[in-house]
Amino acid sequence: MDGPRFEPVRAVRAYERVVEQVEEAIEGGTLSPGQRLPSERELMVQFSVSRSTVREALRVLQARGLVRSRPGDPNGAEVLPFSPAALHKSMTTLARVEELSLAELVQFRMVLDSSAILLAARLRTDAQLADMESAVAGMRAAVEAGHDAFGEADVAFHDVVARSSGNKLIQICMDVVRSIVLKLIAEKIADAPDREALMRQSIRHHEEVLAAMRAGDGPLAARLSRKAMYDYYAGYVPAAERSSLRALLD
Amino acid sequence: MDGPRFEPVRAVRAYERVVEQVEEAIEGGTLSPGQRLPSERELMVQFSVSRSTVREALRVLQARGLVRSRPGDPNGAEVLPFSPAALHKSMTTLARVEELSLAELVQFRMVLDSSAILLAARLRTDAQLADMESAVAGMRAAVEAGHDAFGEADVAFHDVVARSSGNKLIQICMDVVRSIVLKLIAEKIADAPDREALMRQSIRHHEEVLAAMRAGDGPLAARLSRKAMYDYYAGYVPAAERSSLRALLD
DNA sequence: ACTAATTTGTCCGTATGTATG
DNA sequence: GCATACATACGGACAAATTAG
Repeated sequence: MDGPRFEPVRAVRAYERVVEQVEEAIEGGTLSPGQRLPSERELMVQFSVSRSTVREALRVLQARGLVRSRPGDPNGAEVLPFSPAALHKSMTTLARVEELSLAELVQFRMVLDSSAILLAARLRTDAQLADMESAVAGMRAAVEAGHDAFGEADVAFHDVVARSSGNKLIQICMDVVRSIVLKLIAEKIADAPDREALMRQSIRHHEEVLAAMRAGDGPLAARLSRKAMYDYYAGYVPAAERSSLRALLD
Repeated sequence: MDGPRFEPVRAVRAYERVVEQVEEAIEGGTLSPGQRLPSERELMVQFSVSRSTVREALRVLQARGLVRSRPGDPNGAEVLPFSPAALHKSMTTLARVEELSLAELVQFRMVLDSSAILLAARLRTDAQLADMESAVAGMRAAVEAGHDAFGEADVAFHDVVARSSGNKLIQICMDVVRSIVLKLIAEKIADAPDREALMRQSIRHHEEVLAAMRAGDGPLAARLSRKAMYDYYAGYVPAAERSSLRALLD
């Protein structure tokens, strides 16, 4: 019959065990953001490992965005609040090494944005709706102030929507993917010939979406948002890949 | 008038400069997966830093999933092909430190899965449709083989769909979020009272989705898939949060 | 199958610049 | 300003692991 199913024992490095313990303490809530880790010298005593091992562990924890250590700080490494920086980093590398096309990224934004809008249209509070209204008002005011200000106002609107969706994961992924897309085509947008017309069209689209959300028509608002994003970005996407974006329109 | 706008010079650590250079080489294609980095001693000469610095840099690169080094390997660290491991890691920490609810994760799956299905229904090739058919056939065959085998067949179906969507980003995010959700409720599913009935219902749902895709009706297939996932997971979600899932149903 | 050479993992000691009280 | 403790970075050392011959 079957004997006991032994698992192969991977040789786990000392620094990994240090990482695991600190990680569990942070994710388990024993260590909260703002709190300090013991100093490196103290850690090498507690874990009974060398200084180098402690330092390699801290480097990994820092790369994962969990702690930050500064030279000379007598308080030891600081436990950081969650930031999407690590997620942002891995998605950016994903985009580069897997050669994600702009079309794929925009498509992903269309999916996330329209989903957030659908959810927000149905779950929003009145206060959140008011925030969206003032965000669109901010976009109208920013047309004169130039393209950078307009971009910020636009981002502010989508942030309110994302928060109103009630889903933090959608919110964070939207933020990450949006920044990647904007970085990819920042120059092209700045060089667009008729920027003001584009801004005014974008405002009209946002107003339509907002009206649908105010009316509680989630599917309509979502459909409009996909169309708006398609119109805004299609020009920057190679013609051959535009059909994959149109597959999301109805 | 304005003088030159000097930016504050952040003190960038030595190991970070090493990380940046290697990272650029990998993401720029100078170093391809399977290739080897020089040995640590060679690297300390090329970068003219100490070995500790080289090692800290390698630890960071390893945490980002770009390289792997094994003790005693005379060939130096290996450049790895992209893997979603780093993305998986940061999403898992996100789920834990931000206390993402199961509802949020399932909601995200509903969004991604139905979007992939919508895209696949419109962009699939005939060969991919055949793969989906055989994947569902595999699910039917796996009912007898127990719940683990059924789970694998189910995953296989959704993988084919994700590939057929033509969007690698959606595909990878689906994979990551699915594994997190499954890990969260693996025990609960295994302990479900009428597992076989659930499996048969799941198969019926998949067949309906597949029929809609075969007919080219993307919106219907997407709607059915959201409903199917809601029915499958709603029981594991606290009642108070189910309404946020229903907000995605029409 | 065994040895030799090289590499990584880990440890220790030391020097230097920095932040805090 | 000063003293202390800290992180950063360097260099040397040894054991365990891997590969080549």
